[in-house]
Amino acid sequence: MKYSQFFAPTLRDDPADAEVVSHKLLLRAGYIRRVTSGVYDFLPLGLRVLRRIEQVVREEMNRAGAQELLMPMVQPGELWEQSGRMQKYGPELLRFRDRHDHESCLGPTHEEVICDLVARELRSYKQLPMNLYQIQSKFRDEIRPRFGLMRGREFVMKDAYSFHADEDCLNREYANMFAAYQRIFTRLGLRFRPVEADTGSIGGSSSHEFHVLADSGEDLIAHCAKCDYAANVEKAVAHRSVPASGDADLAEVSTPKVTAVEDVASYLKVDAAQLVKTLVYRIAGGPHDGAVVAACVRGDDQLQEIKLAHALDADGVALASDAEIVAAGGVTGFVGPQGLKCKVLVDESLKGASGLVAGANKADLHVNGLDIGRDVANAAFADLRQARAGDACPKCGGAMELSRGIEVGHVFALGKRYTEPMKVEFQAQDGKRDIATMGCYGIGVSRLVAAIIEQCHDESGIAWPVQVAPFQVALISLGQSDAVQDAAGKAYAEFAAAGIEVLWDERGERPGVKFKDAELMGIPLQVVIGERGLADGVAEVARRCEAKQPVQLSELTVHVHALVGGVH
RNA sequence: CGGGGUGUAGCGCAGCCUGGUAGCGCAUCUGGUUUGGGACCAGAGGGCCGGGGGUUCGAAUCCCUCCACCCCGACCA
Repeated sequence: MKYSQFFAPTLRDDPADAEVVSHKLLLRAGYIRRVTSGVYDFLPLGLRVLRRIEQVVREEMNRAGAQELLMPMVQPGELWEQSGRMQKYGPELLRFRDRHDHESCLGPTHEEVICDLVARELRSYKQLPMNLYQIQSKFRDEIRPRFGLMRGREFVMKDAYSFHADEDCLNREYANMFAAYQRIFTRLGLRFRPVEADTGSIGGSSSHEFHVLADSGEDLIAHCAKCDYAANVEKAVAHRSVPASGDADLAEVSTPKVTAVEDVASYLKVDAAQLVKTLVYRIAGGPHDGAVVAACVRGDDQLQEIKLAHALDADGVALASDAEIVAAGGVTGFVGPQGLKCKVLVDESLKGASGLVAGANKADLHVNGLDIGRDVANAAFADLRQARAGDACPKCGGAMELSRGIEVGHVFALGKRYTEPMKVEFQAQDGKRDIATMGCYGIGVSRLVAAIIEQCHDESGIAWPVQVAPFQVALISLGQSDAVQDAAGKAYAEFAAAGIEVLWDERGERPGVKFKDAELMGIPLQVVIGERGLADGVAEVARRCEAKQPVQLSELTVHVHALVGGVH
């Protein structure tokens, strides 16, 4: 491709509305443009990278035995009614009615459609197992799209769905996909970590996320410094040491207008860990739908809402209103677990603890000397707190660390969560009808474009690993003389013939401009042809931002081909 | 949805407080000089100042309203 004809509008300044590096660089280097909130054009450069990533994903999925297909973006509402997610999925599911007033939606994921397809065709256990995948645009009407390709509303995803006659077979495929994902992210040149994860709105029994480690990541992951335990904080189990407790009697203390944990701790001169933080929630979905629950953690801990929802077998929880708090017997700002009229869930770190401080359920009063076992009759215990750095690893007792991660892949063992309502049935070996067991496996392909940049960039711009670069070589000709143009033209043709993707910058720009653009775009290899080298019959070759080495023109193509590594 | 902020040329910004009919840098176009790390000179084009309404002789500027975008929050009672 000749630069002068290539549509890659580069910017000298960072656009003001971009925050993270990948977003800034994708805009500046001419990879993407915004169409509307969370929705982007992929310009030729961006599409080239997207296609390269897709290709790696595709090769590894095929190698792992999965088959590619393509499902529609527009989906009928009935399928979502059948799976029970029409109500459950929430406003992220973009719904609309077509001209026949037919309820439809844009696919945020494809469990319903694939189950419908497989259910129609599946008859015998002999057809199983099967693993079908697609690489396709998804639409999720995110509350808050941000950071460019990192969290878009429309994005490209690889989603695979496997079907099995039994649980063992599913577990084997889960391991197979897990291994394929490790290969994919390794091939893409990423530092990543698989972590145990919550199953979220997809549902199912077990699940792992693959996180690219980066400070700009939106997720927090807890991992052990000593062993391989790692989990999203939505799920991570971690133990903390419980401070010594007293055995005082329950007594009220005056705390006028003091409500926040830190304020109460300093006002009463106690450690925040001796406080009980009591949060009142309204439960959504599940057996307690609509009920109110009080959840307690230590004052210096954070409640992890997803854990709370799980403990209640609910879809979600939301903070209760003041009226609901009062109805439960509490006083906003001074809630304590004792004597409440609602269900009370207490974090396990408070089991057996005594000498605690909590709200008195009376205005401007707290209590001290609280012993949950003694004073809270209806308390039930569960793991509710969010893991913190320094906690003990549940596997080996080592110290836990927290890191930020970008979720680029997620594998789920779904079981029969979808196959049952969608009636994915087959005739088993014993002649009886059985319901298929299912797994699903996602990779955020367009998010990977951003995630790779988050790990591969410097002050000059993007630094693509060669296997995903839009071009492997930036051919930079300096000056407009016939000799230079002829030599560059020859090299350009030779590279193309050798299957090397090259962007030839033949513009009349000054050298600095060309070098800067090539580096901003992140092209891994620069080949420079100018009067200076030509006098000695050489071109200069350099990896991005490294020193240039002379190479004889006659050996140039072979030399460059070796450096590029025959990736394509 | 709550809070904060921003909308002025393709990009980055000034002007707004204190109304008088729009400016700077980069980019773009023309001509010339340049050509090994974001050149220089001369000239030029490009803006219903986010939309609508109002106040005023007069609005980018003041008021109302809508829209868009960005950030934080939507667990700490």
